[in-house]
Amino acid sequence: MSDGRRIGTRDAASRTALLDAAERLMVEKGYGAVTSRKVADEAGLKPQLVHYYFRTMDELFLEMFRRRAAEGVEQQRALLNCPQPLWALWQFSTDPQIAAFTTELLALANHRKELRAEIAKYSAELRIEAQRTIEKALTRAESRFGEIPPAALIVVLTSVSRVVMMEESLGFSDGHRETYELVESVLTELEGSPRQYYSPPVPPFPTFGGDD
Amino acid sequence: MSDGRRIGTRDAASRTALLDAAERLMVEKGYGAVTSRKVADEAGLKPQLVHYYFRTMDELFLEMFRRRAAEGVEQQRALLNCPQPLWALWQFSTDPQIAAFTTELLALANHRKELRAEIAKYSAELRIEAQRTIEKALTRAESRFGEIPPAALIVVLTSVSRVVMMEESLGFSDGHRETYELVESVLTELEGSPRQYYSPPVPPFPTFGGDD
DNA sequence: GTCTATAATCAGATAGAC
DNA sequence: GTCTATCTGATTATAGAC
Repeated sequence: MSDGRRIGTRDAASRTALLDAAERLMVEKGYGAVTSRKVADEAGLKPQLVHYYFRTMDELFLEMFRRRAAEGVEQQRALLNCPQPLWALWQFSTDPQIAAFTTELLALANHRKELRAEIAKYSAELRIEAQRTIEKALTRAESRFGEIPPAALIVVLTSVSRVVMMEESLGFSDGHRETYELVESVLTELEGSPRQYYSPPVPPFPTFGGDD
Repeated sequence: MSDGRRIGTRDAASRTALLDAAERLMVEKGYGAVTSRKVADEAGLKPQLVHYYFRTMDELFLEMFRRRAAEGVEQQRALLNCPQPLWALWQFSTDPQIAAFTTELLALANHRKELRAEIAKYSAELRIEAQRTIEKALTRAESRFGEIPPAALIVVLTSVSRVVMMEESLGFSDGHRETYELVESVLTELEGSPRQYYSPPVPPFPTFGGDD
């Protein structure tokens, strides 16, 4: 507001192209490669356009996250609305590109206050919605694990799946098979055998490796 | 070797000072802030010295990791050599600075092949040693969790503690209390109540905030 | 909405003196 | 072992023309 510079509209095609390009660079080369020049280059546009649509690079990072976060909330909501929400949660996000994107964002968040707050808000929203669903689902289940609080179950499920995913993208998988078996035996006790594969409705990075 | 440039000895005081400085920058400002000039500045030395001790910035990152990795293996070994190795493992590394350091390294590893291989090697070493210890410890235990494979137990324990730690440094702790209670009730069944606090023998980042 | 031009900094890396 | 000097190129960001 105190800055007199003009700023582009949110729905401009170039703005979207720049965000897409920034995401690709982030996943493939890391946040260090997300510079105004490289982003513009990747989008086939001039570097100055980056500063027309985003006041600073920080603003670009924030917008990049917000766009995906909004999608992520919708995806989880759709996914949890099924007969076996625990299985759905467990099978959610096994995409290595999401792992890389998340890792980069978390690293960025370590030293960017606004982004950190945004990620915290988003994580809380996901967790609370998941918890509400699982609470209802678990009251029906009776097993040796029956007394596990839904909140803890969600933390454990999402932690394990995230770390396993990260380790696999490192090329390291010791203990993963045993872990899958353990988690899946617990899920089977709580929800029965999985009756379908609960993949997310829309792949989050649909264009990667596709149209260039 | 094909490079004719001289290179400093590994035990030079300045080399250590540069690695220390690089670590501090990495934790406080992220890997993007680890540039030759900033590292030298933080160490109170001239930028050119960075290139005297490390051929490239990549080599500096690798050395930074290797130094801490060697320490980490020693620490875990000391920690596991106790009557309650599962409790020790669970209480290990709750330092937020380690979380930040690890996050940055993982992000870097996404697009640096050599570092990625090094981290994978290190993670495998930690996990295999932990597994060997836990296997012995678990044969003594009998409980409703008695049939949990040690390999899976380690993956779950370390995953949960890492993610919880990362989330807390984001300022986000939904479900953490319930998770602690769950994990600790399982550990109590397997190893009994914790009879001491198993802190690591040496704090990994001893100089931070202390001597500047 | 997109461009040219440009300011001001900062980056990694190397040669050679002391 | 540390320094000065320097090359070469990239970076964020702004002003103003079209």
